[in-house]
Amino acid sequence: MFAQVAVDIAHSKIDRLFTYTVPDAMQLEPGNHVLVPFGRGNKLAEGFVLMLSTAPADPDIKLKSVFKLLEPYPIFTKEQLSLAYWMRETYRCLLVDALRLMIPAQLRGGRIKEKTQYIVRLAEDADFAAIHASMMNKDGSLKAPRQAEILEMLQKTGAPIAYNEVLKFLPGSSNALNALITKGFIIREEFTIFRTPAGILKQENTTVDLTASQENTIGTICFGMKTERGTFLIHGVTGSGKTEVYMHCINSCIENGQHAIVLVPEISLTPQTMGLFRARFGNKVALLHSRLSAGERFDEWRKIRLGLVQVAVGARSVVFAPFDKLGLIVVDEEHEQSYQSETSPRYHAIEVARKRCLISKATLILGSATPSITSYYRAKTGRYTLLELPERVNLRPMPKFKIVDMREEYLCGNTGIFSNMLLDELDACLKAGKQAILFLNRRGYSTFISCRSCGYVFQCKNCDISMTYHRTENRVKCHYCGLTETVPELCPNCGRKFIKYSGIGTQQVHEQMNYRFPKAAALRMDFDSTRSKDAHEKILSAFARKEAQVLIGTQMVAKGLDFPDVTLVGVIDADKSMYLPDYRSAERTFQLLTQVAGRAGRDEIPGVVVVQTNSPLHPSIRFARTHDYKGFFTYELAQRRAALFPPFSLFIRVLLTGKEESQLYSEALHIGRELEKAALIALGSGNNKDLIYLCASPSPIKKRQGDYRYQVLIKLLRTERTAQVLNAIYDCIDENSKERYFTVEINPNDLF
DNA sequence: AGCACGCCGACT
DNA sequence: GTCGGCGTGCTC
Repeated sequence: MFAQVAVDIAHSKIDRLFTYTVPDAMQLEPGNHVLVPFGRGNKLAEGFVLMLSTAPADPDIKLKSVFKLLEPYPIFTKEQLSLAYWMRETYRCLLVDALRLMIPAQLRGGRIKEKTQYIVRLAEDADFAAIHASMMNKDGSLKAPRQAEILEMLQKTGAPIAYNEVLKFLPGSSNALNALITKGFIIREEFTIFRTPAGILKQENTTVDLTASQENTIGTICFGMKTERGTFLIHGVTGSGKTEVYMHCINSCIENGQHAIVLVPEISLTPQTMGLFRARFGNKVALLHSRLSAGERFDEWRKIRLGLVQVAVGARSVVFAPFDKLGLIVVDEEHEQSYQSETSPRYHAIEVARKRCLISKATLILGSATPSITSYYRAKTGRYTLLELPERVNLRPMPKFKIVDMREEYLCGNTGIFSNMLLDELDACLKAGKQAILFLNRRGYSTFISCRSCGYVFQCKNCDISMTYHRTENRVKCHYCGLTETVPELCPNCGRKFIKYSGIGTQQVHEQMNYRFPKAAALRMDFDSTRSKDAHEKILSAFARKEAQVLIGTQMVAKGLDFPDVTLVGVIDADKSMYLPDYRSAERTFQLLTQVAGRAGRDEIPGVVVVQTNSPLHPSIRFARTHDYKGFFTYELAQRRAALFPPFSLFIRVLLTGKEESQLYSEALHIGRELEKAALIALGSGNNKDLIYLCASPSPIKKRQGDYRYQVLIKLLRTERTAQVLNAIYDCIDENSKERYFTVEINPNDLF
């Protein structure tokens, strides 16, 4: 018997299968984790058995033998192996890079694998008469009282007890216990235990009445799960009860004897969400969130692999959960950019989910209040089945938008960061005893500081961006590399004492809030205030207990939160995300406004959203104010079509980094021309209009962490030739990457 | 990625 | 004559 093994060393020259002979005594199957001799010194390396054969691929090569089987069960399912091959092709990554995504880190490198505990139990053949006799003195008194106590405890319990537990209840009894074990009256056994992650809020498992659209949606999907098993896109407004729909579909999937995966953005993997799933599915669910220890993560993975749970909930990487009877994948908030990996392999979880569902004949559900333009376009063109939840549960109205033109506000003499409209609404909200959320896209105090005299702006010396002032520490920070510096008294350029703070950050909003409304308590939630371990959870639960009336924050407060007493949402500066150098900035702004607005009015009192902007007529604001997703979609799709942006094209970015700026630029120009040439050849004559080469240029933040960054941008129209052109582009990169390392990104999340 | 083999310079 | 520099090439 011969095994084809992928050796677990990440290097392009080893990115192939090696054949080993299988010792007669060893039983292997695809997916097994093994130790093999590798290299001249016969050093042992870990590897993964991908195939077994009865004949070697090449009879001329002398083969070594598999040294050891590491895990008694295959650590990969057959479907996962197919998926890994597909990922290698699709993302041009190493096979082991794809495989590594599917197993917990604990499993590799020969580290401890499972936590074991000793248990003690009475021997089956325990002869109580003999036991008692052995403990008696000749005069009938008890010789070994501790032993008797232990026996009594085990008899009463009638079940095995952890060794440690016995010692805890009967301190100092270890000698007695060991004596009983030696005599054979008590058996000590090793027992693997699962570390149960703690810290999940208890939630009531409430059953709710479904709306008619929820019923319809569930019905359609459940029918689909038994028939064509396609992809469903649920477009449900904020507060329409999408989670309830998912849960019903998951239930139906489990009842069918199949397994389900639920993807949520990391940011909404809050104790609130986890509690909800725990309450509904109990010990049928594995919850994989970033706060798990390596050991807990491994245990959760093993519960899935061994079929001890039927549902897995987690962020992006849970799409690889090793279920072998996959029936359903749910992607909540499917528009979220966190589903795309920022590191190699740069996979997109939705794309992987679609592939997994095809392999396993499973159903895919995508859900969002603001579907991505691409997903909605696919639904409109028939690749997905579109399902709508157009109204909120209990017929709650959608929040009312009030748009404030900050230019007018300024002309009227209000130079503060709060408009009069927002102040009035805040006042009314607080007087009514309700809560408010203030959203701002920038942490810190002010976005930059400059010299009033000579115009000098404090910039990070490693990065090409201005430093943000943080008043609490009285320091400036770079939000890209983390560098902090003290603010000098005098301008380092002209030596005068004129420092000006401009731009608003969350700290400043907090300060202004305290000044304007001294009686109201405000909490700040951003990257800086959620650094410590449970800070995130503490802030949210304090707000939930109404210890504060106002929650000020960045992205973190914009999504997924459900506080019934929040009736007001204030967007301090809606323009921040509007003019970024990114083809998706309008889409992002619309999504942000809609999502943050959705935090208001989730209970009986209708919500109000105050949006402060300098561009009140911007389409993102216009369509968000009227809750007109379809209007926005139609507008934005036309823009994309006119400019040939996704979904009509692939937007390809090749990034080069280095210390020498001029050399980098000429290298960027060179690779740009090479790529254009290679792509045009692959396209074939007469198709050159399908490719738009946007020239080599510095990245919008041209220096980061001390490295200069240049980029080559290419738009490639989606045609039947797209895949082969993309391959030609990758080949060209490979040929040119002897000296220089290139990062290739397809439809990157941002260009910074 | 490692690790051995290999073919040139400064030492006993 | 040998020890050791790290360039080159292979790993079932």
